[in-house]
Amino acid sequence: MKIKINISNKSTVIETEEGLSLKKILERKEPSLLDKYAVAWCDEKLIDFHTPVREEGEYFLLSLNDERSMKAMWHTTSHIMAQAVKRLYKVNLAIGPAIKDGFYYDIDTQTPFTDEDLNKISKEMKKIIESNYPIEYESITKKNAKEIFADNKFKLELIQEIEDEQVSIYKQGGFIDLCKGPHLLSTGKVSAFKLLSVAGSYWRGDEHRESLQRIYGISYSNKESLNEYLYRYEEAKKRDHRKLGRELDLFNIYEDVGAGLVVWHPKGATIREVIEEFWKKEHIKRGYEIIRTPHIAKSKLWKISGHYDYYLENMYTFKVDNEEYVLKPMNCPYHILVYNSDIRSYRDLPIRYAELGTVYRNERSGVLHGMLRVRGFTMDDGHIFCREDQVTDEIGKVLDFAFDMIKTFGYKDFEVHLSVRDPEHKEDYAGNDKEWEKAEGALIETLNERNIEYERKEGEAVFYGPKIDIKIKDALGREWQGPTIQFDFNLPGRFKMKYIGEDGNEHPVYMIHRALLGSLERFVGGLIEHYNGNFPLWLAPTQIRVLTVTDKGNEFAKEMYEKLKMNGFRCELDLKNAKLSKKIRDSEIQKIPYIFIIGAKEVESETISLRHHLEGDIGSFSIKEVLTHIKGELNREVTYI
RNA sequence: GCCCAUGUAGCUCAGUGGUAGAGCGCAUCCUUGGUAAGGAUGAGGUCACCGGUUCAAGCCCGGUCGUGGGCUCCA
Repeated sequence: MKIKINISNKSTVIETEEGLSLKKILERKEPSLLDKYAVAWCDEKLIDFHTPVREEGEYFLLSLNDERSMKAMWHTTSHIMAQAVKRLYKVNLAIGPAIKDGFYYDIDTQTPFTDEDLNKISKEMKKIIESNYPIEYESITKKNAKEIFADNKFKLELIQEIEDEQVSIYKQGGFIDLCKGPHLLSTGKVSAFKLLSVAGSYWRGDEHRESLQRIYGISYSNKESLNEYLYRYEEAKKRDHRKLGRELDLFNIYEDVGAGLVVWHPKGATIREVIEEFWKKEHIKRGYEIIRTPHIAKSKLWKISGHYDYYLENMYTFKVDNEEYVLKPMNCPYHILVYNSDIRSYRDLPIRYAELGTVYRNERSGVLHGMLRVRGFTMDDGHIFCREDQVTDEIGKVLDFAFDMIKTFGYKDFEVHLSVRDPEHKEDYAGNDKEWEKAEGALIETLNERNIEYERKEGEAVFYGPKIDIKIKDALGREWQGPTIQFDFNLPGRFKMKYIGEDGNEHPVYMIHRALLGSLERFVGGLIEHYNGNFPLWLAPTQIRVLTVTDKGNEFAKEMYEKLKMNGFRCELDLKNAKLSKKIRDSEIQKIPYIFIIGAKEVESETISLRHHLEGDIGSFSIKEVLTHIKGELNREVTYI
């Protein structure tokens, strides 16, 4: 068998027998390579130096500086941690994979781990790393594995589920774990690690099964990378929307109001107000009609829509007289009623309704999180009702709208997911083949037309129709749920929606749900973190603060403040008896975009000394110049289209 | 919902059973200063809530509510 070994983009062909590990192959060729490289990359997959090579192909050797090798680094560190835990405590190990950032291990123990335990475990891990145990791979039979792990019900369960007759184990200094790898060559390769946190978890994520203790950690091949990671971790914490929300006085959640219910303070409400205004204007431009619907409706409505049957546990219900009502968890049934309020002709379609509709859902208490996961939120909801021949065009319009919208808020990177039904279980979905094919075709066509790359997710569709989800990436590269466009083959039937065609007959209506921002709560929460509280001028709750050097500037400052207000700016006046540097600091902490500084010089020459939040002192300008400059910046933001 | 942690002044936090603390913020006064913290004085707390143990509870115990980290990234 011949394989290619690629070292820094130079490929050499090697003749070798099948089933040798890369370690053996490289040892024969050039043993020093085993010091420089840690794992290999082949066919978009990570392959460690232990696993037998059975396929011909090109193997790219990766050093530990390559990001792709981190999975092996983390997995190995997870084993080192497990070994340390086993040495220190009498516990059973469950499962310990590498994850997106680092690793964890789930451990079955009666007593939860404390910070002190983490220190002890860390010390033991250091010993294991210093001992530099070689890591060995072995492929054994399931029967054999069951004997080795006889006293560990978790591993036994995992072995039972493996389809192969052979399973792989990895060993290091007397420690054995059932594992499919990949791993580094020895424990000494891990040179910097940190155990980050302990949390509870369930065996296989199932709340009905054993409750376990999970330890999270991160590791790198050098101290600098670890410090860099920890620095980024701290930075992300600093821009947490809950922290900034308090510091900038944007919103609060009150115990007396209830968990998951956001109260918008004036500054937060201003941001929301600006977004809503922009949102409405854009919708009207694009042919939507804005409607408003009540917060509650009789159970009957939710029985027709089906929510009463499959969504009941998330709904708040209550009685008025003898009638049961529901606090609305969705807006769609109302929109359909509006559609059905008249006989619709093919000429009327498409009909597009939009609503900033506040809905309430009873989320489990443990999942609530700041503004990002709440119980009451305002959806930027919209429904499009159209004919079959309009579907492609409508999807295209929504897609363009969605991208315009999120780009306005400074999001530049996206990932697009197309969720379609599971071809094996077509019977689990509402709608017929023709509808699904038409809808999927329209989604794919519009994505292709725009050269948008997307990931196809088989079986990820909701039961009532296929959808496109746009994931947006923020300034720190974190992913957020963005716009979503979903077909619905369920509700039109339940509500007997139809239109009268050119032929005078009734025809079925295609219904599309779409949300561009998602919910205002989550969207603004995300925006706070994305901008780190440094909102662009058009969104900033306070745009300009006018402040004086001494009280000799008070009168002119008041005059300027009034002038700014008359010109529609959101501004504040600081006449406090404090030093200039102190007032500037106060304003900077509040992340206010512009500061007007007024001292004796300015009063004398009728000018403004202008300071920008992220740039510092800009210089002196006449009032007219300043207003033109700032208005220009506003206009740039709003007229992006 | 479950596991663990946690709740003290508007904010950030100290306080291991014996009279409730600091810094920031706020108010008043002094200071009139030029691009990120001038000084002094003062106000501000039912230590989340309910119950228990104790001569005595912010602290120990139980419950409730809230908050935080997690709860399939699959050997």
